[in-house]
Amino acid sequence: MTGAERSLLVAKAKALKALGHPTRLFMVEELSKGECCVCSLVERIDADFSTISKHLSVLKEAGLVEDEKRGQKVFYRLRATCVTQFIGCIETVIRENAGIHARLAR
Amino acid sequence: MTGAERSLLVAKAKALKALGHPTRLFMVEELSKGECCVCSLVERIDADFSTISKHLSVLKEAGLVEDEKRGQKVFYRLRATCVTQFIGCIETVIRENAGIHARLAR
DNA sequence: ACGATATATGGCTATTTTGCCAAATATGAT
DNA sequence: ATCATATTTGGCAAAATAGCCATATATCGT
Repeated sequence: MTGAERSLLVAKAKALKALGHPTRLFMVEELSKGECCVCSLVERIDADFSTISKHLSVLKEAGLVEDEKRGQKVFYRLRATCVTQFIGCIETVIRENAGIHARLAR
Repeated sequence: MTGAERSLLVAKAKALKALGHPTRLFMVEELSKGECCVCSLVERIDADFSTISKHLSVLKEAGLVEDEKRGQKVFYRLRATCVTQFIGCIETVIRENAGIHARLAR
């Protein structure tokens, strides 16, 4: 594997890892409906606002979202709409596993 | 969010998290070319075989791969071919980030 | 039965991740 | 200027993860 291939692999893994947390995945799903400010996510998620802010920075570092400050608020939006599609793919996989769903949710 | 929605979210995050490691992502990419035995992956990956075995069990627990023992060997294969597609999606996202690629690979 | 091969698992340590609190920063309102 | 609101960042402790070694287990060949 070349250095460039390795870098790409690591970057892809980083993006997938960023999606691999229930709270961050939820955020991405919410953002897929349209941009929103941090404060709006704080209302929808039961966690400290500092925790939410850190989760957003993980998504940003992974290249999945971008932010824009407008006034006091910072708005986040998905950089990659295809992310929504592959979350759907994962969902299909999970649902196909219906029989062992309980185990997977553990 | 209902309990079922929450379970689905957690299961999806678990699958994405499983993909969020360079070695496991590489394994999945290799498996997308066709099933193969653990011993074959051991040859392609520079890590202890016990480490490789554990990574495979993570993928299996997440519902992404299935295994079948044939003789001494255990063969693994992708349960979800769509996984390949969304890895392509992620790759597109990463490549779009070309300008900040170096930062993402860190 | 015995030794070799293939894989999984237990145990351990080092590293990373999470999530809360407190503090810092920036913007808007009065 | 002062204060409230919105967000980020530093710091810390608990929990989870990664990876190696040693060990256990199963299968094959002799």
